[in-house]
Amino acid sequence: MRVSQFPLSTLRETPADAEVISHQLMLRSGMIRRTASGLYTWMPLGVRVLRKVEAIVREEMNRAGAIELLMPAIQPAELWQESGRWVQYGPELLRLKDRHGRDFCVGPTHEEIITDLMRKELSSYKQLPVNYYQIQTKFRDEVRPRFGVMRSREFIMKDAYSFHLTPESLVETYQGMYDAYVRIFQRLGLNFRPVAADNGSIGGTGSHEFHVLAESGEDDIAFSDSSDYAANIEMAEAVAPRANLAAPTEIMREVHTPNTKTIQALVDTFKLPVEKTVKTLIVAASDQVEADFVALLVRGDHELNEIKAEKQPEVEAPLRFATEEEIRAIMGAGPGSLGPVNAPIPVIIDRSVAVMSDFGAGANKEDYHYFGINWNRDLPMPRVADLRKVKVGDPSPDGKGQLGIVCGIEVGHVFQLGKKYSDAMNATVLDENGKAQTMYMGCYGIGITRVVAAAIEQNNDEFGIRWPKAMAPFQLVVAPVNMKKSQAVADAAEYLYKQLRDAGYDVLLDDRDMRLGAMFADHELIGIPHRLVVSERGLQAGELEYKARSGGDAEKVAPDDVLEFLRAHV
RNA sequence: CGGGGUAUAGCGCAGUCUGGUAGCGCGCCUGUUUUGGGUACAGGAUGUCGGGAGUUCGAAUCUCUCUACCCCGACCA
Repeated sequence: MRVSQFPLSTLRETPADAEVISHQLMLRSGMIRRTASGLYTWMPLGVRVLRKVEAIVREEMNRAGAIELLMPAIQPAELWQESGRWVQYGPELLRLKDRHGRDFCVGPTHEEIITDLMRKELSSYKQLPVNYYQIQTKFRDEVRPRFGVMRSREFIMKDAYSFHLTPESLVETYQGMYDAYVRIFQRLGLNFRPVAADNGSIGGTGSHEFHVLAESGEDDIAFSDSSDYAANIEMAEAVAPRANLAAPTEIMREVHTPNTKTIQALVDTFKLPVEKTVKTLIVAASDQVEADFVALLVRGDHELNEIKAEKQPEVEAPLRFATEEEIRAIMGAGPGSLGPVNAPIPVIIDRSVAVMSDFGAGANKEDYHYFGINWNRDLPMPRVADLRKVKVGDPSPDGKGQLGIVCGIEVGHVFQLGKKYSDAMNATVLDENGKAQTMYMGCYGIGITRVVAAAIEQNNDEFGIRWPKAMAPFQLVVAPVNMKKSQAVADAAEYLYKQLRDAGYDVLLDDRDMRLGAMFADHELIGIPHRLVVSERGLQAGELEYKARSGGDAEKVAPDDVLEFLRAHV
């Protein structure tokens, strides 16, 4: 491709309303233009990247045995009413009427359509399992679209749906999709993690999110520094400390602690190590217990994980913290003076608290703490549970290495749906006994457009985008110096361009009459991984100049050796 | 949906308080110049000042209203 025939609409200045780096760079490099809130036009440069991602996804889906089809973007309300989601989905579902007044929606996902299709197409277990996918534009009417195509309303998604007679078959396909996803993101050249995810209300046996790791990610991921373990921070288990409960060495005593309402104050004023302090949090109780409230204890330097707290049978879901008035009424003291000793309500303690000895906590008496508290001596050991958020440096739950925490951008999701939709929509096949069996389903999504943004989020520098090679809109660029003035340079550049194209490279010839610096700035902004400079000076010395976008010094290459050189570098 | 903000040339912004000829930088066009990191000089084009209504001799500027967009929050299989 010649730049003179390709719209390279780069921007020198950063548009004011772009917040995150990928959004800024996509606008500046001319990959996308905003059409309306959450709606973007993909410019030719951006489309080239999209197509490269799609091609890899398609290849790997095909390799994994999935079959491509294409379903309508506009879907009839009847199917959504049948699954129950017409009511359930809320305003994110864009609804519309046709000229006859019939209800439709713009598909945010395609479970209904595929389930309807499959119940008509499939009649026998012998036809199973099947796995169909499509790459298609979807629409979710986000409350607040932001970050460019990272959280847009219209987006391109690869979605796949599998159907099975048995859960075992579902698990097998699920694993196949999981493996395919790993290959896809590896081939794309992204730093990613499969992350154990919550199944939410659907239940079922398994769900993994695939996250691209980047500083601007919206989700916090806990990962092991020496194994594959990764989980959403809400899900990550804080493993029980290995240490046993140490024997008491102090007696329990009541201490007057005025103006000591925070852990920090306790540590500063009374020189108590923070590991010897506990936080006492009062939350509303469920009907499982007689009391109205429950006290949750975590170590002073730990934070409560609200999801874990909510899962305790004694705790009301959704989690609700007691107000200060409620706390005073029930505990007889305000926040900052609370503790487990003589607590009038049930107490649940975190695993780390269970191994603490000689520790300090509020006395449930205003401005007093107990120091030197010991379980089993001063009070019975309460119920122990995993209550806290994991933190950096915690041991990994799989026993290998330590946890780090990074931000992730969710770009893929594999999900064992089970029978949620097939039940609701009566999608059955006959088994070998001639009995109708509801099929098990799985669904597997990849946000194609989001992958593009996530890749930039992860791969950029002060000059612009640094595409992984599989995603770059062009593999290499030929930059002639003064092509319009020097016939020798023009000839050499044209020859090189032809030579590279014939060799199968996706190459861009920058035939604009521009200063070299400006050209370079463009090439770096749009992130072309490899650059070859043709100059009068170089030609006289019998050399071209090669430089990689990823860094390193420029190298001289003889024109005759260029193909061989590129085979080794590109 | 709640709170805050913005809207002036393709992009980034000033001008609005205190009403009086529509501005700057970058980009764009023409020419000369320069040619290994956004060259310099000269000339030029481009605006319903987001829309509507009002006040006024006169509105980008004051008032009312509508719209769009951005940020924070809530929401999010």
